[in-house]
Amino acid sequence: MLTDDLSAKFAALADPTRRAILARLTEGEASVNDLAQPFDMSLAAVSKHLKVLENAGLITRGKEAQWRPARLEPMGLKGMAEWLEHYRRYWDSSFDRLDAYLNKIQKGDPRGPRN
Amino acid sequence: MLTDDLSAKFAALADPTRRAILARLTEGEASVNDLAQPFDMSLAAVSKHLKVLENAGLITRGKEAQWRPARLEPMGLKGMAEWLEHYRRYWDSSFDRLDAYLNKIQKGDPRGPRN
DNA sequence: GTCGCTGTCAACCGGTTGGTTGAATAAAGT
DNA sequence: ACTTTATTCAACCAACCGGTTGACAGCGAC
Repeated sequence: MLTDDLSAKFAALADPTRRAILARLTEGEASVNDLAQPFDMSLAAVSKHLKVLENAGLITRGKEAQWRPARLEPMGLKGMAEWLEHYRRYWDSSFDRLDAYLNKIQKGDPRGPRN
Repeated sequence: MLTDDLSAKFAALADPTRRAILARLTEGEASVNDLAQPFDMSLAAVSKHLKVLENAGLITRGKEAQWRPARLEPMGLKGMAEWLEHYRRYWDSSFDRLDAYLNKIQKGDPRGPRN
């Protein structure tokens, strides 16, 4: 198992099926059958995908009768967003300007991203 | 091979070694030997990691004499950042306020993230 | 209770990944 | 020319991943 939280999240998103499931869940919680409907794959396969997303902390699952609805975990993506933010200067020109300003008025922050 | 660009990027980042390499490259370009130095693994293994990062479009590689320095590809992470941005409302309370405002003054954008 | 629906579990399979080692390539130094 | 330095290639290996199938468990309805 990937014990590293960030690795688990990135790995979970490195699959189009799982990203599609997340996208679907932005519309609200859904059962395994609902989520499986667009895909040409077995229910068991979708169930496995949901387990990966759950272990990565990206979704949570409930229990209603025989249904196990999945829903987005609101904070699930925050850690990745924060990791990415450290690199914003490398693609976002508006960040460059802010960065230059901050470096001008105070000592620059030499801290690199933690892994 | 993962032909899907976003999948390749997420998969490339789902490894602490590769994230550490990226972090190191924010300090400037580096040779394979430089990059391998912190790790208890062979040069060939690091070379493979660099190939994964290169195929994902996260780094580029040069050629100076017998060195093949790696450097960050500035736009490499942009696509992921844009993908993540669609989910910002789910963790960022300040986005909630903006979102509420936008929904108030105009029809909400029902477009989900593309995978 | 038993039927039907929903979902998970376990075993299996082929392909990929992350590492190793040893040989090969390429350029620079002597 | 030979040696050293930097890096890659090829073959191999164990572990993991994404899928399958078949059995089974939970719950509601009849």
